[in-house]
Amino acid sequence: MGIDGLDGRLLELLAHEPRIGVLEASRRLGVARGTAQARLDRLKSNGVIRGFGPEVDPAAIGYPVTAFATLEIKQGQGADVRAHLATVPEVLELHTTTGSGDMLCRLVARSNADLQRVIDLVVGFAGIVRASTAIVMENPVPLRIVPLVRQASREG
Amino acid sequence: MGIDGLDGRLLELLAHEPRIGVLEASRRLGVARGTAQARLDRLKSNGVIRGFGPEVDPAAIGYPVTAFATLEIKQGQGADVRAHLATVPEVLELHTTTGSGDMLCRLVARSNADLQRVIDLVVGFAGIVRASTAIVMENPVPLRIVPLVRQASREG
DNA sequence: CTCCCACTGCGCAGACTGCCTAGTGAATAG
DNA sequence: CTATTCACTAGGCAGTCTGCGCAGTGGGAG
Repeated sequence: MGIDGLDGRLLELLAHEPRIGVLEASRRLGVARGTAQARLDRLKSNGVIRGFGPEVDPAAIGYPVTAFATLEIKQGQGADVRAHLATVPEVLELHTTTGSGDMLCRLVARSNADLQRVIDLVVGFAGIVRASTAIVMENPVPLRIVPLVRQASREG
Repeated sequence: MGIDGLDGRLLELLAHEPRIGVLEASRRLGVARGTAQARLDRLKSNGVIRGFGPEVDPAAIGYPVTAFATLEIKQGQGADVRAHLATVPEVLELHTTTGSGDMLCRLVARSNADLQRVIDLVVGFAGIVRASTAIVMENPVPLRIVPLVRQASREG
């Protein structure tokens, strides 16, 4: 169920040069085209590769402010709150976590002032007891997977 | 600097069917191929589209546990801590946030037990004063961008 | 020893990409 | 009012890649 060295190198290659084709990838990896194709197909059907969606930078479309909000939810209101948050476009991501029935969500906004509007939108809902927000200043490590892939392929 | 309706529809299309080609996209959008190509090129050089990296599911490569850790940093140790965390493969993402010199990072681990090892790795570093961790149980809203794109293209 | 599987190396038809040209309509500047 | 600019349409061309299939090879498992 893990990934081997070849899978790892293929993933790294795709992460670094996403628009590369199967043929070019096979050349870089030093294997036959069929092999690269088979590996790629397997990674996709395995669920290792979820997809190749475009990575859109929220800042570039007018939402330069990112924040994380920790929400405390009233007992039994979880489903309602999830449904509510799913309707807010500025909520990019939502997790339920351990702890006192908490949720953690990632928000974006057009400005610090606009963030207030977004937060009001988010917490202006019956099931939410309390919210604490942390505004992101810097992002020293952007979302990455290559180091993990490398480790996984070494160990697996 | 924003995106218009056509950009928005193109982004949605790409998000939904990432491996679609320019030609097919132009057909679906009802525009000429050159137009679709020009829009796509512009979105890329604008920085709106950062890339088309494969989305790898950590769970599928043996890291099914996700957690968020809030770190409190000793004054002046920020740079060292960032450098330290950047070397840990299980740290998928790191943000510095407002508040008491805090950082927020996303971690993955092979199991709940393994998470202890990862946390020790992360916090076993001089500059970190305190860490509080929340284990993710569910992910009702996975990272998404389409709703925001739709809103941005309506307003822009 | 035999079977099975992954990999290699090859070829084919179809489709797509990058690049170019010419013409149109709308908005803008003079 | 006219000239210019810009985005878009529509088409063409050469080169390349993809999806697919086929035969052959080598190593591991039963």
